[in-house]
Amino acid sequence: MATDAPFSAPLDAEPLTPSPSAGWQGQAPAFSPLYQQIKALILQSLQQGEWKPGEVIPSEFDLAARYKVSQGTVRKAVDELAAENLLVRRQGRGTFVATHSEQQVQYRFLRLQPDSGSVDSEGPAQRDVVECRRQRASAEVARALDLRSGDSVLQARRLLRFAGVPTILEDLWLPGGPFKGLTADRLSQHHGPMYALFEAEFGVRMVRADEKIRAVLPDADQARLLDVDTATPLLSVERVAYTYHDVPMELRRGLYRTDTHHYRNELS
Amino acid sequence: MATDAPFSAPLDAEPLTPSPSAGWQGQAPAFSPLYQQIKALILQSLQQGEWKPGEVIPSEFDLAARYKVSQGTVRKAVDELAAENLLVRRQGRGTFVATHSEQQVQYRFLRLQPDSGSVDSEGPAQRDVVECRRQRASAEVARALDLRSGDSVLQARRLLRFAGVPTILEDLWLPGGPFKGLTADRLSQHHGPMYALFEAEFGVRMVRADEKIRAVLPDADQARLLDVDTATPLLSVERVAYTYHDVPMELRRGLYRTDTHHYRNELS
DNA sequence: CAGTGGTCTAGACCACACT
DNA sequence: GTGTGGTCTAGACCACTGC
Repeated sequence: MATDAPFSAPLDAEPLTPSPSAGWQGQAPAFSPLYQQIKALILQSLQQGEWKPGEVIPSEFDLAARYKVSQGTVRKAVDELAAENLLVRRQGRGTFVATHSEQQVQYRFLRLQPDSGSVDSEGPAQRDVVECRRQRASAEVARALDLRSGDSVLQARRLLRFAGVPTILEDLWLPGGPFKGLTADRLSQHHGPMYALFEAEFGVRMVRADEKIRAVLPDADQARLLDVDTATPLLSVERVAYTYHDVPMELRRGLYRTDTHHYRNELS
Repeated sequence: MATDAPFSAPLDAEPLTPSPSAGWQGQAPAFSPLYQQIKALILQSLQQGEWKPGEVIPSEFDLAARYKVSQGTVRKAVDELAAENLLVRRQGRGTFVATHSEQQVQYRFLRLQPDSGSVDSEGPAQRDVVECRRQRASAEVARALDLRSGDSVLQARRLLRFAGVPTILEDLWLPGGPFKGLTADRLSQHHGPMYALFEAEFGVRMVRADEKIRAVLPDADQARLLDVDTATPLLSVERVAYTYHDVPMELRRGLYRTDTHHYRNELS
């Protein structure tokens, strides 16, 4: 029998288009395999907060029943979401919504490493918020965050020290709407990754990011904060971080000292 | 019946350890799922050159027969190898051994992009080999390439120009053994990616690479070649490239100008 | 048309974690 | 033990490619 018109779903799921077996008349109206449709539905539930970061999602068996497909099809959808780091599978326990608040994969997006020793060996970073205020989006910020020039954005600057040595200076911009209520105090008092705070307090989960890296010289302010002179070359890392569905939610410009650390990248 | 002792194979394949169903006595002597073993066997065939870059490998059906497993198990093994960019699947045609010699994915490991416009818009790079000679491995080079200090290595330096502007200066070291016979002329005369030449002429296929990135200032020589002054910050990209089984086969130190280009990285 | 990879199903059994 | 994800199989049908 296989796929015979999976109409009418129990809780959600509009009629899914099965892999063209029965129907499939007309042109090609954006056909996609069943598991891709399941993937989209799971993604939607994630975005709408039906399952929150750190929580378990229903078992493959339950999801299969809910979407009226076989367990194998759900499996393939979940596999892809796990490969994209949106879900985490744990044998014997279940499948969980990924989170930035875990001891394990803290600083998932930070690629700077000490030249010798592991990331953990230097202990947690010391974080100091230098400034934090609301302002109007410049044209450049607006473009990166998909806003209009002049829209309210929250701008912050912070300094990270490793073993007491100032190493990273970051400027960041957040859209005012989703982050209403975020203050310097809130940022300062929070322990753990900033993206964990965004998750917990504002329901904004960063899913992926793009970085553009350049070598630059600091201005006087930047040099002072990083405790280097203005002739010291630094890594400029411009990051745009995205939530679900590729919506940009953060622009971040980092200046990294690379005298004792390096940016690590794996190519394949 | 499922997995009942798949003993005796036709062409290769020592007795595979099935997912523990029947046997599985004794301790846990490094058990691994069947598809992982199949993956290892395919990898071995790739390494030994049974199928060469650009060629088709046998169909999933044939491989399943050869290894005496189901098609689905072969599929999972091939899926992983395709995800690692070792194989390329093409619907309706077959599965091919990945190669660096394709118009499509040229410069697969080069992350430098023009600030505006696509990678292709600036046309092919102009490549000039500045020098190329044999020398003894320094301690540092030996460590990176898994050689002994003093072993013969081939060192080369080349300059890449985009639209006439010198943008990348690269020094690279190759183990003397595998690259016996490589000369400056051979390097200069070759068109297309260097890794394509390595594949075609020396049977060395680069599979993955690690990069360490820093911001540095050039010395006088480097500045002259890149047509910048010695106060211009540059990106230092130190790459170790690996063949099959994580054997290091190249150490490369690149200096990138980032006034019109940037290093792009996608995080997830 | 035949052959390839791609999707989907159904069912069995295993490894692991919690209770 | 019960329930979870992980592996493996067997077979069906679809989509794409090239003869």
